[in-house]
Amino acid sequence: MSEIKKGPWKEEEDQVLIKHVKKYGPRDWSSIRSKGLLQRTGKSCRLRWVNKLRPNLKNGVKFSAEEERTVIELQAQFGNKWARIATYMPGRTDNDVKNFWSSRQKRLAKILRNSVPQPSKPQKNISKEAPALPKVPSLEEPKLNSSVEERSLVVSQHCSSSYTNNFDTINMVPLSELVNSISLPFDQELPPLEFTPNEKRICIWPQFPLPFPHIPVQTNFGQPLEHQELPMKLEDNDLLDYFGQFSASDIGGNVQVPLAPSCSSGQDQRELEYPLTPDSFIDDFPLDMFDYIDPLQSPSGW
DNA sequence: AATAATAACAACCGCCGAACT
DNA sequence: GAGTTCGGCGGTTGTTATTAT
Repeated sequence: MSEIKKGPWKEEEDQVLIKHVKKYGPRDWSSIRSKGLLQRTGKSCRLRWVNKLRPNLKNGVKFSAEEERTVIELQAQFGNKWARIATYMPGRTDNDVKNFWSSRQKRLAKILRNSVPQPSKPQKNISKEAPALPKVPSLEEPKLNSSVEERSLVVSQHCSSSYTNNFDTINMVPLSELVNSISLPFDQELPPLEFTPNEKRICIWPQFPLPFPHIPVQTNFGQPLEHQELPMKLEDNDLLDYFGQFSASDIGGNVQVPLAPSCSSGQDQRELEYPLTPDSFIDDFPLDMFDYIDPLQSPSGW
């Protein structure tokens, strides 16, 4: 048997594959190799067809704002069931959705990482010098060509007007307790998706007993975004990264993390511009929001 | 302009379940 | 019923393109 070919597909190979599918339909992938048409495995052929050659694919087309929101909502509802999510998104493959989500998660992880101090590597110029002035938000209008930014306008305004009220004190919760309260209601059934993305909807925002570490934030609009309860999954790498900032002894000990009070208390239903899911809430902040985060105190200063 | 960092994309790998022998 | 093959899925890695420094 000839050696199996791997790596990028050539145009000629694509043509052979397309020809085969035209003749026999998208099946019998293994026969392509057994017939000597291609030196690719059946799996590889199938993948190539499904992800690149299939008709009506949106190859090279960036995810639109609506697609992005659909992914966010569906991921919250189904989890990492990319194939299932892709069935709701014409022209997109599970691989597309998966890659899109992965890039997005990396981006968010980076944002979060940059927003908390690294105890092992003390930040330069923090302690001795005068505190750095917060970055002056640009006076330019926020660019609205990006979906995230576009949506963040609504969310930020909503947050700054609604959520900064009545939160004058900051709860202090032992980190160990926080870690122990791992049972997040992430299995909680989310409202069924409705594909009427442009209309305003009421969403039931599930309660999240786990508050997010307090991160003072300033938005482009000059309004502090404080005391946000940023829901997150404990199994989420972002959060693990966050806790990775502390040693195990810290977690078992009395280290305290400044936390926002739970804004879910006493109010379960919120009327929002569009449904916020556990992930989508933080996801919907503007990408540059974290540029204005004041660094947290180092653990020793708590 | 050169380099580094990051994002986006393409493809492979391993696992699993269904179908087949 | 056991073993094998195939196809589907999700995770991961490698490559290329783009952006930032």
